[in-house]
Amino acid sequence: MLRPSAKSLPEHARGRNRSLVLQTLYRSGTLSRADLARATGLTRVTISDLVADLLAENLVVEVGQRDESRPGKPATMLDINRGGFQIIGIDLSDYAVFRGAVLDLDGVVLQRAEVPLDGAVGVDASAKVVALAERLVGAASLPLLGIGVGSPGVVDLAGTVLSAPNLGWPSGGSSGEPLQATLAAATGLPVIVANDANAAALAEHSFGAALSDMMLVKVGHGVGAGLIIGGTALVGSRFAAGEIGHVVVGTDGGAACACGKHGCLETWLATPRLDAALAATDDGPDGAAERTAILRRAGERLGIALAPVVGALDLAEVVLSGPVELLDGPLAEAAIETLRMRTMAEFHGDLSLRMTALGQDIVMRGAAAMVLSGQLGVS
Amino acid sequence: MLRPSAKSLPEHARGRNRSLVLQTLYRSGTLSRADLARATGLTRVTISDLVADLLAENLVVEVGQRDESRPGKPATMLDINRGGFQIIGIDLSDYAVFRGAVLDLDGVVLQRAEVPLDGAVGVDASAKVVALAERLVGAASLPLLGIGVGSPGVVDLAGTVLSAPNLGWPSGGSSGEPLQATLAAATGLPVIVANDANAAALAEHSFGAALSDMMLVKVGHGVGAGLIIGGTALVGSRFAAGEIGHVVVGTDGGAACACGKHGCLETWLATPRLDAALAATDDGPDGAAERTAILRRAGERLGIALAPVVGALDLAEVVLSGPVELLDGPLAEAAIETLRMRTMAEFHGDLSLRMTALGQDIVMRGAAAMVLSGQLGVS
DNA sequence: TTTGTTCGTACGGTGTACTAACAAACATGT
DNA sequence: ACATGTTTGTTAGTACACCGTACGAACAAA
Repeated sequence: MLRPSAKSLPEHARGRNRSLVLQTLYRSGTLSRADLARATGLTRVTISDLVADLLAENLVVEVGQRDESRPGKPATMLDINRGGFQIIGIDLSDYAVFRGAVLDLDGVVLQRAEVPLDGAVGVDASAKVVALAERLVGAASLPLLGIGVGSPGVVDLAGTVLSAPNLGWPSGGSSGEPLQATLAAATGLPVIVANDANAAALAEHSFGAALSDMMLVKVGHGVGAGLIIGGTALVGSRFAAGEIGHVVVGTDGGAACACGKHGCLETWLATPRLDAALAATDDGPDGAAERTAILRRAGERLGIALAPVVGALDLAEVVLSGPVELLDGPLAEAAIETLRMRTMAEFHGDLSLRMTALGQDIVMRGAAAMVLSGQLGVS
Repeated sequence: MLRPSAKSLPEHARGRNRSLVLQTLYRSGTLSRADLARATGLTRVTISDLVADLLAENLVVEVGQRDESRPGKPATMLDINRGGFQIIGIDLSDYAVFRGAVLDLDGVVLQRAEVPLDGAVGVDASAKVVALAERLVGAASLPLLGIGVGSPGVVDLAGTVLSAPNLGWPSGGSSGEPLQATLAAATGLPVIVANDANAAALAEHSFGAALSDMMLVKVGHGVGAGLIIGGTALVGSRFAAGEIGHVVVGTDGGAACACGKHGCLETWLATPRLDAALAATDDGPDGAAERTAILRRAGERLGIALAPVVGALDLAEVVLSGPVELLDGPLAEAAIETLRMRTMAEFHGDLSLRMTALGQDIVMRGAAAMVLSGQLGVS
């Protein structure tokens, strides 16, 4: 049963058209009003009206006349005010440090900052996040559009972390760590908090070359995933979509996991386990072959775990994020081979699996993309 | 990258509010205009205006004054014109017969019809569908809202069957069997064609007790699934969402499948395989234990295949559809046990798996729900 | 210079939903 | 019996969003 959905007012339509203009400008770079009218299907009159609003809010600027020489009155070109705002993105997914950055509207990192975690949990961890955010707010050289945070664990739509064991959240027996509310109160800025893997998936979708049905698998101390379905992030019935780290893989046992089960995806794929297994090999050519075998086995397990998901969701693309030296090679090759072998070639023949091109900054940039989407409607 | 999304006009808002009124009325039964205003958040004035349109179209009727005695002017009650229209639902998922029915707006089957398939494929199969539809159109006693069809295979959003090997579609080297266009041309009615398992999932969501994040697994000659995410059906990047029948399950081999692989979900779960395995047991108590073991093994495989999907999508509910005597018992029990053992209890503890209560008519009723949703916006 | 094109804006009209106000019809308290 | 208060559905007027038309400005090409 659906809950009674919301009524729809004309002003909502206005808001969507406003976002449509911003989004078109964001993607295409500079356009004239007439260009926008052609691109959106709205009339020049309506575009002029919307653009007037956006100019007044300083979100859009006029950038002179069109260079190219054409018949008719020369067009005055518009663009998103790219030099007018900045965004703060924060990545809490590393087990040792909180990373953050000031980014521009195109998701380019302008200035970095980080705070060592030093084993802080609960309220201490929250305090470190707030301190990092405030430092970054001070470091910004332009008005800020907002703060985006990618946190490990389960995060609800209000930006409350419901469960992040490694960070000791929620702390003190509360039902959730209200990170979004805390940061908003501390900085007075719009704040969006979401799961780290979901943020990464959004980054890949916004700044990478990702299609609109995609899964991003983030491998680190744990293993998580973010899903983009039809261009929007999947949240799940309990905000736990993408939590595949503790799904058991295969029917042949496996190592014991911290969660109490055996053969979880994390026991095959998490970086500490992989590093330990690789370190136990020797230096000679035999060792090299063994290391390749270890990585291939991990990739196979990933393929085994993903096959039902790829089949059920009819995904076109799987993207990996994490240590390149571990993932990008035998592991990724074995994963895509396994995936192809275990799904229906007829449907998923053009399935692709690749590393992200966004590197270490993917969560921060995804956090920035969330702000962009939340404040401007650009996605 | 998103393609440029569509502009949003005030009349679209109007359409949504119109659907909102219909939907509220559809779910709650009879309501007054003032009740509708309270339920939707729109004003009485706007509701009156919308209702006037719907009365003129005969989609809504006034059904006298409120029985209950209250202060104030007595309310004139409204309802969807349940006695004013009928729907045709057609189920092509059985390997031997095409089934169809005339249904009322509540999805109740009023009159049935079926056509033996007799091995027809390609254009012959299409002709049988058209004949069945025309017979049902003649059998309807009220104006028809439209025709819904649940077909096996991959069906695109235009109702063209891209691939249904058992029915020989697409026929004659064409790229797809345009079933929706063919039926619309033959009957002059609105037609919606979709995948059978997706239709079943929609039925469970509309007429059953399903939550808004759900997976329906349909077991028959093949195995397919339909997914409801956030209240809407998932289609997939190639319209092949839910095609899990040929995903390999487990890491210990398995029987050979018609698709060329080994250990596909269908080899464990499809009814012909199960029936054959069960028939090979003897009649005594040893045979009964063996039959239970066979069913449990099948259930375990289902659980193994679904665990990554349930984990990745954070599903709250899995529903089974198919032969009750096979599914509802050891198989379902083993499936939910396996599912719980292989996913994170913390997140998915309240995961449930159950048989559908809609029985054999589930696809036809889902097809009717598609028409209801397409024509009235009721979902 | 003339012609045709393109751009951006001004004006008026239509559609949507809102607030305010009101008459009708009822229950209830005195 | 009668006044009072409540609820319903409608009318009238307003605000907003978008559209079509029309127009002046600015340019290229002939």
